[in-house]
Amino acid sequence: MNINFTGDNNQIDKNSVIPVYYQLARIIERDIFEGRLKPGDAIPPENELVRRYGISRMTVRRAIAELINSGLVYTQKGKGTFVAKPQLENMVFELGDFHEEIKKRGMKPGIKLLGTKIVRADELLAKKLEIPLNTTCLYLRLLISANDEPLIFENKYMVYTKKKPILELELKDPSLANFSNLVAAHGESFPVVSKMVLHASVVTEEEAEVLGVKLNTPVFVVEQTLYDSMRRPVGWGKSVFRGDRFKFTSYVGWTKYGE
Amino acid sequence: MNINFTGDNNQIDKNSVIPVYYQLARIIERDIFEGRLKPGDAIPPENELVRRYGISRMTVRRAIAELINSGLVYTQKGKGTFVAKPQLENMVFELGDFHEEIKKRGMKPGIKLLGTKIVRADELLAKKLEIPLNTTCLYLRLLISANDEPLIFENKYMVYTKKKPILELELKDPSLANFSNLVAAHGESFPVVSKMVLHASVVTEEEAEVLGVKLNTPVFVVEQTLYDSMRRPVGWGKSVFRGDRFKFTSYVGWTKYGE
DNA sequence: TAGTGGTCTAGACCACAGT
DNA sequence: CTGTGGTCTAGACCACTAC
Repeated sequence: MNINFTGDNNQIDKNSVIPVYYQLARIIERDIFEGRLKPGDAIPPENELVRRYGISRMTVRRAIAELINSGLVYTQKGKGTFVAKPQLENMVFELGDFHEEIKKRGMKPGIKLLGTKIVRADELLAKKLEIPLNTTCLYLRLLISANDEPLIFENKYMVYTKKKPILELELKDPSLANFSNLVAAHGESFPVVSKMVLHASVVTEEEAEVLGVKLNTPVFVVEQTLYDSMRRPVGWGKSVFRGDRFKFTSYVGWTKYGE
Repeated sequence: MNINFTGDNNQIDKNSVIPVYYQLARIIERDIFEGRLKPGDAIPPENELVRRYGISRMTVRRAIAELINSGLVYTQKGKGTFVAKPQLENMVFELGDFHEEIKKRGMKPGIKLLGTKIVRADELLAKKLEIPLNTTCLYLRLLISANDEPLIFENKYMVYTKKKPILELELKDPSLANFSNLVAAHGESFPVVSKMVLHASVVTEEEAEVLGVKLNTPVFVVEQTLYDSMRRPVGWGKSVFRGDRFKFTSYVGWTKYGE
């Protein structure tokens, strides 16, 4: 085994403000990214790292724990710690808070309340919210825009609780554009789980009109169901995203850990 | 402070095969899920847990580290450790290995090689792969099906390396349906990063024919670019997923940590 | 000042893998 | 058997927070 394995410049400064475990994790990470350690290779045994850097084993283990956590290495009891293969097979798309996303892009976000209505649950809604037919529900329609261009058309339902009606005024609070916050503000239930289903579709006539796009424009349709801690559905909504304005980008791989 | 805070049945068995840190993490987790600790509440200080359960502080810290890792709690130096709010604002969709996914659903996966061609990079491809115009590239077209129903139509490009031509026979290896494995097998470069972009669209005429669907059928289009360790693009592809057969479902929230 | 979490040490015993 | 990672202890000193 090469004693210069981690490179001559990879020393640990125990007096640094940077934690020792962090320094060690970066050293090993660099060995991997720069090819001195390849997928399947064993990294030096913990006791070897203890000797080499004059640090305690718990500190070494904390460094390795960070690397395990980031997916760079894995351990096998009794055998050693090995460099993982890059895992590229899963892509992950994130859909965040659009109010924030739009602002981040330097645009002016807009939330327009197209209307609220008290409705009675039809078959679909009763099924989605697991409530009896004709249960009184609150129905909201929202239009989200950036620089006055309509982007998302949202239809949201929740069981109606007389105590806290939603006033048009309240929608001025942008945090209520978030369905979860809205449900929490309206009812006494507190959503702790969100289920989302993403479909590819084309606009309906109504959606085309609201969004100001042509018929047959492709759209993403996102169905969101919120559940409380008892796993009861407390809200259901359908959001239509203009396909000509949205795309979801995702990076997977080792580099995301390289920062 | 209530000494029965964690419940009377929440004792730690130090002789159990179950690690102490794991038992403690589950106890605290249960306190959160069952409402004894609510978002924003402080969990007992580390030294209190040390005293209460007669275990060392490092073990307590390991338990807390697990909870931090799962997003259930967060720490504030000098103040304490607090229960986090459920984070529902981001949805995450995963798109995995379809060969596996189809098998998991008890269906018969099929990969059909519609053709390979040596092509010269046009403007789009040159841009995507960051190569000069007219560079020789390998072009593959694949049709992925389940129970003989076409589901995904894939077009993939990579810089042509004479050394390792792709034979039709090789495609029999289902792992090569994975673009990353394919590029690794063909070239000498090793993809370590994958960028994917998800679009909502409608089928083109050609896609409609290959997939056996009507014109204007909504589809998901996934653009994938693979990069090697030097951040050079080594492969680019466009996959068309039938919108009437695919939807992406995602759960976000606390329950995913409750297992 | 007292209490909190953050880091680190120098041991210990264990289970598992390979010889 | 030796060497590996997995768990755990009983201290220590530090920086930050709040009073």
